[in-house]
Amino acid sequence: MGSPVFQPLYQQIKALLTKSLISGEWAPGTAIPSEMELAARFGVSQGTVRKAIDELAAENIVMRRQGKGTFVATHNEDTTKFRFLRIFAADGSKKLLDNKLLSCERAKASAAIAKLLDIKTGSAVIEIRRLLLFSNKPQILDRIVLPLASFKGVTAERIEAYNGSMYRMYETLQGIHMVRSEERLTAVGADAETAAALKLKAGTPLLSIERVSYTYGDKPMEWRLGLCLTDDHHYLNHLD
Amino acid sequence: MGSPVFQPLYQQIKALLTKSLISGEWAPGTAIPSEMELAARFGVSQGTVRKAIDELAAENIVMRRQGKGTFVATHNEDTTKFRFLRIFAADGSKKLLDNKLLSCERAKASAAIAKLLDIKTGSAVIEIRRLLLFSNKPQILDRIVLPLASFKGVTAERIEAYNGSMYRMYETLQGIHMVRSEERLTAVGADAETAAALKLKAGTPLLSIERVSYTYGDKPMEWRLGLCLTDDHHYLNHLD
DNA sequence: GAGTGGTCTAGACCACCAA
DNA sequence: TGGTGGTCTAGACCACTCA
Repeated sequence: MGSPVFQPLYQQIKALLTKSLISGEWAPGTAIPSEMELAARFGVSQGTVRKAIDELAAENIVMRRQGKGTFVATHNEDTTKFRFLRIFAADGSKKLLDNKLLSCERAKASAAIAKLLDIKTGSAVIEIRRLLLFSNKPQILDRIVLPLASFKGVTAERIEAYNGSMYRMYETLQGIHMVRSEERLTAVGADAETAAALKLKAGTPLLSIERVSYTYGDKPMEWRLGLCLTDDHHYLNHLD
Repeated sequence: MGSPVFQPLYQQIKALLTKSLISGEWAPGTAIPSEMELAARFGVSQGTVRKAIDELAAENIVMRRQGKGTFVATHNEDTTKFRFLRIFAADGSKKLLDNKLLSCERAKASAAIAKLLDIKTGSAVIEIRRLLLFSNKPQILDRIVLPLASFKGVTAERIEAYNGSMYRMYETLQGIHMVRSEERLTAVGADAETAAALKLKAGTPLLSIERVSYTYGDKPMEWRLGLCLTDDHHYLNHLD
């Protein structure tokens, strides 16, 4: 009766490690203590720590490098720079050629976006609009909304400086690392404004990609809407 | 120099297990031998077998059930029936209401599809067209192409009998289990034929979902094209 | 209670990296 | 050469299922 819900030791270790990540004890890109050290700190065997880290590695929260150590995942690397990008050219390649900032302004959160970001309706937010170009042709119109409270350092100049690598910028400037995202895809017709920005006729079918990104502890931190022309590109997804 | 490429024991065990799955030694839905038995068979420790099975379980090729055993994954279960379905209603639910078969005919593979299915252009294939309805309204127009050589038993009557659960049918009738899929999404405008089938105006934006599904050993076995109305539904994807 | 997967440990040894 | 993660083993014990 009322069994106190069994929780494996390694899950508790995993929770402790996650807590340290949330607290910022180990910054993205830096090494966490060795398995032996952690085992000693928590008073468990190395194998138990290992299993906890295994799960964090499987979730891409942490990255193991044999012979070197275990590192907090970061978007500040060529290999992980486009981790969340699922848009590929018809030939399968994955290169963004250019990126043009349209605006970066303060605004108030709409009810819908506030709910998704877990903030109050009308809260101050930063709203960014940009154009992504692939072969010198505009392909994606992006609208990005960030809670101002957590992203005070975001300015047009800095976005330009980071050349549109938003997640790198969040990490470096705000110390906020995005762990995972949820995307909702639909097909829509381009409205007049979008059509003008992308230089196409109103009503042209576009892939609409709505994304919410989460940092440690499943805290939503960014909302995005991408309107994407799919003449030469597609969204690739692996199911298993 | 010329190191012979180190391969862990558990990877070799995993390969042996996969071979048994390909050969059909263990059918989908049935239990594979216990970890102890496998350890004895392969002459390794139980922990090594365990690690091999861990990877197969992570890939959804096999399913562990504590206290019962390890089972070959199947689409013949309520929990796994819609494993590859990423279409959700606006409220987040996931129920297909109905499914209407339009046609099921023999045809010859086009060059593009033949390449994806790894068969010769012009090979005999089965081509299925169907309509998926959600709230009594047609939402998805599906076109499915199967290599005839492997799917001789597929007929319109049987598709009806399985009520459109194609992967269940492939498993039961053909003994073919789909392990993973790749999907390519774009936005398109409805052509005249599609518009008629879905009862909407030509040019209406639709989500185009092209899917190739693979069985054991990464062998492509099914090609699909779904044209999906996204007024009340969306494609949900988790990135991490 | 017997059998299965799940956890945890302790220790040995291997592969990889940096200095 | 020493430290890190990676593999492998052997054995103990726990949680779950079913007869």
